[in-house]
Amino acid sequence: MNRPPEIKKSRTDDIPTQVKNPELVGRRRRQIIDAAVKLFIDKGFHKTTTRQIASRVGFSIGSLYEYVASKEDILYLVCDSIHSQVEHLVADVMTRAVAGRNVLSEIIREYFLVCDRMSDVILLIYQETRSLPPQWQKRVLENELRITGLFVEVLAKLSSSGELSRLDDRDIELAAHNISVLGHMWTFRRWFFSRHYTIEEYIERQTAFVLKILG
Amino acid sequence: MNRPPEIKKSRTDDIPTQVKNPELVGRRRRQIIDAAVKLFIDKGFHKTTTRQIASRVGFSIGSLYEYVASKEDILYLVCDSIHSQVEHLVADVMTRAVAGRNVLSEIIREYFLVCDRMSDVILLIYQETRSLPPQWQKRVLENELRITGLFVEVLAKLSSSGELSRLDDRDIELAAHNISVLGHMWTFRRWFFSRHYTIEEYIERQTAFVLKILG
DNA sequence: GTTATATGAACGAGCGCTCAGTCAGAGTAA
DNA sequence: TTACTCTGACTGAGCGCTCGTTCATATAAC
Repeated sequence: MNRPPEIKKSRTDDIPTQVKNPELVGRRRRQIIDAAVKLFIDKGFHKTTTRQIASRVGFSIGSLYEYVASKEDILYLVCDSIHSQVEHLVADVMTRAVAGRNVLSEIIREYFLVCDRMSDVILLIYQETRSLPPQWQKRVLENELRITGLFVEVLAKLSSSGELSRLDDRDIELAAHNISVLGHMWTFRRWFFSRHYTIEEYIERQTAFVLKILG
Repeated sequence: MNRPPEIKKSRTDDIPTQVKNPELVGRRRRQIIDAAVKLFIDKGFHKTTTRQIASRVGFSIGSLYEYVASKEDILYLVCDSIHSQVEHLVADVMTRAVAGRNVLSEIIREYFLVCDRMSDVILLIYQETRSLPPQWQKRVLENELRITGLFVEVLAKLSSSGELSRLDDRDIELAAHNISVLGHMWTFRRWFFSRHYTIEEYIERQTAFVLKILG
């Protein structure tokens, strides 16, 4: 039986709260995250005020601080939520793709589409991770690494089963990073690509490149 | 006769100053840039104060504002200076490499070494470009594009002279972006790569990948 | 009545930027 | 040489304001 991919539980429990009811905490934090994401994308973390977040959620500044201890907490919640979304989407894509023909192309395709849909938030992570306190920065980077790890697993499986040319572990690891980052590249060079390429053309050409390397 | 690569002149003249002596303005701005780069790398743009920049340069806050009109001006000066350094280094590498054997490998190698040496400032640009006013953001992105353009030129030349497999223009353009960004990847995933790879191993393996695509 | 949650005025540290004033040195006249 | 003027780079206290955060109080739930 295949071990299912390990999706980590959110570690948001570490953030202290004044409120006793855990279900309420979860619900309110979800609201806070949703409001904050929009504002952070729009104006960036530093130019967004806690008051703006509170008012967008629809409650007072005081209440906001019942659910988080600092503005940085909110940024962490946001980053964590984004990574957990991406991770779930990618893991999903992979379990579905393992059935089909041309597994790798399909995974790349779906992954790049995820990047396209989520480009705003992926950009956000690139830009604001450094505003986090160090120990949370570390966690965000671990999240990133775990997503790349999903690609490593797939490539390793395909390589050892002979569906791709056999590469050593380090080439596989590096190729996995490359695929991750080429997805991100679509988002952080969007100002260029979106004017000159469709996402479909981008996928097609990049997939051809990757298959030349791994096929 | 080969048209030399166009290196653009810094557009820093657009930034207003109170000071009459242009040579002095140049010199002082150089000092400001040097001080600011260090602080921005250390603490980020928003957490660096204008007073800290002034005191690091060794003059007063008032004098700082004789040479720039705003804190954002300083960020632009910094970004512009970084890009112009990178561009000159890359252009240099290219004119030297065109003589040798294995032109592409050599260019990639030297470019990645430049990225390695300048990783702090490359990271800075990824993180802080968005803090610039829109019209300067645009310029910084143009700078980025011009550097990628240097790779496009080389690849096009090599492709049309038969030293690489013939690719259409769009594949060449995309490959050029990929090379640029794989250099950057070494910097923005430094937290991972520097623990697991030497820059030499990184260069070697990535070059092999690129040659599989283009060779 | 007691506990849990929500409110928003108040706080005060810290910020970018200004501007009235200083002063070294170049220019000029005797 | 001396005495005076003028220029312009430099100074830094302080202005006006914003922001993250707190806490006394109100409201709601049971």
